[in-house]
Amino acid sequence: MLRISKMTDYAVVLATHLAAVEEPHAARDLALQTQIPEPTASKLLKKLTRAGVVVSQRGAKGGYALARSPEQIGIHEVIEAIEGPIAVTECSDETTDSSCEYETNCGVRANWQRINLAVQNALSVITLADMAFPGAAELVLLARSSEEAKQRREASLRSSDIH
Amino acid sequence: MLRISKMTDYAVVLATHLAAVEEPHAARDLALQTQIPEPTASKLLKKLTRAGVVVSQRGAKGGYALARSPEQIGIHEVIEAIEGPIAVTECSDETTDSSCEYETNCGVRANWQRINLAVQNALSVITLADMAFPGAAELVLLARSSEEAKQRREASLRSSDIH
DNA sequence: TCGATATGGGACTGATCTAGTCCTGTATAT
DNA sequence: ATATACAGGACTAGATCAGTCCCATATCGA
Repeated sequence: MLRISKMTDYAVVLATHLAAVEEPHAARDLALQTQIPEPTASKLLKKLTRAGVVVSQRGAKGGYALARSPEQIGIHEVIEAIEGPIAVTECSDETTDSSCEYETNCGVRANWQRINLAVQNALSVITLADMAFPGAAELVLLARSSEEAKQRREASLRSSDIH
Repeated sequence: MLRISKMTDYAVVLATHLAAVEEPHAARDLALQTQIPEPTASKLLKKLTRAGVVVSQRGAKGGYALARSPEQIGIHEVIEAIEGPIAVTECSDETTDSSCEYETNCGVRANWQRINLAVQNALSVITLADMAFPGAAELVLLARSSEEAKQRREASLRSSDIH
């Protein structure tokens, strides 16, 4: 289902919430406000911190806030913070040097890279600002390019004959 | 890691292989040619058949072939055949009527739909023909829009002040 | 300086999902 | 009739995920 994990889902909710409140909050508060179990929220916020998506303040009166303004944080940053580098398949993961054992038969290797790029791009276009304060512009853009793709396939359908 | 399963990876290899050979082949042959374990390949081909990506011929001299020409099969069809509907999160999955229990706090619900759409679109642009016989046109297109997204974020970075 | 508050990091566990195998039934060509 | 090949689903070991808990460290305020 190409599904991202529940954890990542939570992380996006947390990040989006932080984008909306614009103030530092303790993990405990954020957990309450987003209805995410506290230890889990805490764990996620730590990861987001290490990834540079949010900044933390220790000690009494401490808490978390976004590291940058919401417009400057792509949704892929949040996803990568939790799940590691976005790689659709093993062999398209550039960080692990696991040269595919099917190399010779894996003519699709280069193409996975392409798919990867497409997904990554689709995700990086959307920022936390878009999530927190949705506008319509982007949606139109996406809908249009989706329509184009559809037409492209249908055109190729018409131009050929199938039994 | 937003990783699709190994099974789906295999399925794409199988489908791409079928696109290249252009002839019906038995599951056993396809397994050998792609180096995928036979029972696994067989299982995947069955799923691809049920999804209408490939057609099957039973009995002696039977086998599998693509249901349509490679240009008419988007890569998302193969993915969906194996993993079910592409849905990034639970609550963006339109098929399950699981109304999100965090509904009230889940202001991001509509936005996941957007992310979903973006990913789905990114995948549907790529066809089996692109996988089997790669051209350059599409890659350029993707690289360009990726660049745009980057510039967009950087522009917003410059235009604002962070502590 | 002390104590309360909050994050940092990681160990641990039960539940779920995935990969892979195997078996029985059905259709088809020779 | 028989060999071949797909259809469908049951089953299992292993990996991954979600979630909790504990202790160390940093900071604010009295």
